[in-house]
Parts: sequence; structure tokens; C-alpha cells
Amino acid sequence: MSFYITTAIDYVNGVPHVGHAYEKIATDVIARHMRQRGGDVFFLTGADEHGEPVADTAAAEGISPQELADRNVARFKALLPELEISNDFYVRTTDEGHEQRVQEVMQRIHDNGYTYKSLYEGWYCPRCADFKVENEILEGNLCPIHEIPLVRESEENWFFKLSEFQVELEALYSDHPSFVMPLARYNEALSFIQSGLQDVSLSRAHLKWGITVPWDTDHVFYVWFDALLNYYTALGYARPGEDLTDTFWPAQFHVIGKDILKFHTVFWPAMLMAAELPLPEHVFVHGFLLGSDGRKMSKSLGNVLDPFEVLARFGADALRFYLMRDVQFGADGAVGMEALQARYENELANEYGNLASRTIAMIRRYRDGVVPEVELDPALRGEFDGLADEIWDLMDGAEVTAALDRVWQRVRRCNRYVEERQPWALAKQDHPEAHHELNIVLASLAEAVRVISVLLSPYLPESTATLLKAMGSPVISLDQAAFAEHGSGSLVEAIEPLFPRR
RNA sequence: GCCGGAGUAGCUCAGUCGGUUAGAGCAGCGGAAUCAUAAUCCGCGUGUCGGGGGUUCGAGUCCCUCCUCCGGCACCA
Repeated sequence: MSFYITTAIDYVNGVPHVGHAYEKIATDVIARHMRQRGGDVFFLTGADEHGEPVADTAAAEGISPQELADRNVARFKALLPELEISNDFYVRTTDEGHEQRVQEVMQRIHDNGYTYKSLYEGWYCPRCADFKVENEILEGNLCPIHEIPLVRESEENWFFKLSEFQVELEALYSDHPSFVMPLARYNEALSFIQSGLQDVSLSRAHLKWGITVPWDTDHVFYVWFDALLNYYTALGYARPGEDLTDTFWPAQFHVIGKDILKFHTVFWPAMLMAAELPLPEHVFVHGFLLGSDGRKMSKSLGNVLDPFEVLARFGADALRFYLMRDVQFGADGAVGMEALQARYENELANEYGNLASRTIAMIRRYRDGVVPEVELDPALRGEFDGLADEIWDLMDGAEVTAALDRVWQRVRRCNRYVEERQPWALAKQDHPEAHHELNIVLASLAEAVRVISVLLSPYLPESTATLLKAMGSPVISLDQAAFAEHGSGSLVEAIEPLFPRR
């Protein structure tokens, strides 16, 4: 079984912020989970480099667009390993392989008769040398940058016959209710389609920073036609000498933010239809991270959560856990350093980290570090019945927040279990029965911590790996997430606290 | 304006086909325990379930209406 999942590619006209990190992390959690299932997983992320904003910024800085892109791509790319992102490839829209394949696919759309040349008419700023759209124009019909009057201009552009796909798109939506998730976004996209589709321009004649239109070389492609195709093109050249397209296309999941909904849920499937390519299975639309005050993050409001600061102080696992736990995937959520610290201390350090510590410490103190090979406590095993299957189902629907919560309920259950059984009291008794009872409690706890850690590994790859290794059972495949019948007999090593107080 | 989502404990939110005294976590107060990163566990809530009306034996859950907030209503990426 193959599984192909993508993030949106980052537009490199700026620097990475926590929102970029969020999308990568959520997608990474799903990708890691799918690898646990044993499938052949391909996880793609990358950079979107063409288009006017990059060209404009580069011009303002007196460097070439490529130089600007190279510099900023390095910043975005460097964030990935720091976040423990397990992407299989990093696509750049300036990659030669990408450019070639964009031209191939677009040529096919052209050959199939879904393009035509027409006049694009709009409000034009002579100083910007660029068209302005309705919602960015200032009062009095002024340029938002130069505040000078705009003039009505037209330019010859190639258009894509989006309107021809109205019926097919509506059919796609009624046949595949989970094409766009969550449901609210499905409704939003569908109502957009039902309101009537107009053709869209696919080229720009006045711009040079882009991919050349092969059948009319005075034009470059409008950046979205170039960018969307990354999901398809990357498979063609990600592995030198190998074409992964047949293995992984169509994608199972495109994970995107709500700001680019229309492009992914309307333009993209229509483009693929026009090129006669199979459609992706799901587009999952996540929300935005807001400042701790619930307002949009902005430097002037001082409510920005800086991912680099979090990484330096708490590490990648903490940031991953916090964002997946505190922000319902699919909805907007407020995030801040205080809330992160609270989650870190209360849940990672006190509940999970400390559960690991006390479990390991007792096995070492009472049983010389060997997990007793006894039959495990059916009461505790019962708490894990069906858990892995439940996680499986939730992950099919990209429910990363809900899945994490299910596992965390077991973390809490284990701490209660320790209090209920009071192993330290059993250890003080001399009877063979108490000795046996203690064996059961310790071995059951060890097994519970192991299962929990296997299920948490997509979220906390670093700390679960450390813990599982110390417990002598480093395998994280999902078939190892069943609660065993007997204690393992493994030797358990002492480790430093997984989540030290900061 | 039209369409969609949301409004449940101080905070963040769960509440499946309408059905027992409306739940969880956090924060707060009190207690127990000592294996553990002074980490854990137990106990403590008279909440107009946004307002009003209706259907029903019974409504947070269905219908109507009103209020508030958020998003979308096309080529900024």
C-alpha cells in the first residue's frame, strides 16, 4: 500500500513563522503514522518561488529573484530538521525537473483544448507595472503601494477554461463527500463552484519570473498553475533515475491552510481533469494559529509565538505536542508561550515523563531492571482494547488532535493505576502473593508505557525513541501497539527525565 | 445582502439516533500518598447550555425567530 501526502509549498517572499511549522508538523504526524502501518509513504514539502511578489521584493533589494529565492529557501528548509519533519523530498518550483514537467502538463491541457487567448482587463499601476485586484485597491482607485491613480489597461493572456468543469466538479463533490475536509470547508468550496465558475487567466505577459509557456514563449505561467503542479511534478524527479509517479500518484492527502482553499479544491482538480490525470483523494484544510489573545498574530501586537524560541527552550517534541494538542486540527486556535509552558509541565513532564520515570525507577529498584515475565493485568489491558484501531480510524480522517487525546487518556489512566495498586506498598510486604502481585503491576505498567509510546511516536518522535530504546523495545510499527499478554522480560535502563522542567 | 460555521462552568472545549442528577482538562480550594522530574491521586461546580417562542411524555440536542462573533461570495499569494 502506498500513501502520498503533501503540505502546501511555502511562498518564499518572507521568513518562516509558527504557521509554517504548524502545517509541517501536522502533516508529519500523519506521515509518520502511515509509516507505522507499514505502507510505502512519500511525504512532500517544498518552496514556491515564482511570481510577482518575489520579483518585486528582489527588485527592491537590488538582487535577482533567484538570489532572493535561494536565500529564503535556505531558511525555510533549515526549519524542517529542527522540527523533526520526515519529508522524503523538498520540491522547489525553480527545479529544472519541475519546470519541464509543468510545461509538459500544461502543454497537454493546451493540446486538449482547454486554453484560449484573450484580453485580461484590469486596473493597472504604471509604477508597479502590474495589475491590481478589486480588494487591494485603495479608496479613490489608488495603487495600494504608490497611492497613485490606477489606469484601465488590458493585456493579452492565455486563459484556462475553468467554466467547462462546473458539472464535473459538482459531480466530484457529490461522489466524494470527503474530497475536502472538514465538512465546513467542503461546503465553502462547493458553494463557490455552484455560484458559477468563470475562466481564469493562466499566463502573464508582463512578467519574466516564472515558467515559460511552451506554446507562446513571451508568456510565463501565472504562479498558481506552476505552484499547484508541484505535487505531481516532484514525483517525476525526486529520485534520480526513477519515476515515482506510478507508485504514488494520485496523492491521498493535500494538507493546506484555509487561505488557499479555492486553488486546491477548484482550480487544482479542474487542471487535473483537463490534463486527464487522476485526482487526489482528500484535501485537508487546517485553520490559522492566532495570538494568545485570540487575535491575528502580529509583531505590533506583540502576540507572536516564535517557533525558534520554543525550539531553543523546549525542543521540537514540545512544540509538536503543544500545537497538535491545543489546536483542534481544522479549526483556528490561539497559541502562546504561557499555554505551551503549561502543557509542557502538566502533561509532558508531570503526566507522561513522570509516568515513564516512576515506572522505570520501580522496575529497577524492585526487580533489578528486568520486566517480570508474568501474565499481565487484564484490567489495565482492557483500557487499551481497540485503541490502536481507533487511532487508525481517526488518522484516516486526519484527526490528529482527537487521536492524541485518546492516547493521552491512557497516560492519565496509568498514573491512576499506579496509585490504585501502590507498588511501593506491595514491595514492603514479604508474602509471595505480594511479590507476584508486584510483578504483575510492574510488567503491566511497562507494557502500557510501551504501547502509549508507540502510539505517541508520530507526535513525539525524539522522546518516544529514547524511552522505547531504554525499555528495550524500540520497534514502533503499529502492529506493536497491541497490549501484550505477558511481561517482556526486557532489561530496562535508567534515563534522564524526558521533559526536564525549564 | 446571500451562503456557511460558531455561541455549553472563570478559561479551552466534549456532548453520537432528542432520554436518567449536562461532562472533561486547566485554573482555584481541601485532603491522601511517597515509586517518581515536589512529579501523582482523591474530593469540592445552584452552569438562565446566546435571548424568545414552538414540537414532544421528555430538547444543549429538532423547528421558527432574534442577537453576537468568525469565514466565504473568484484570478494578493
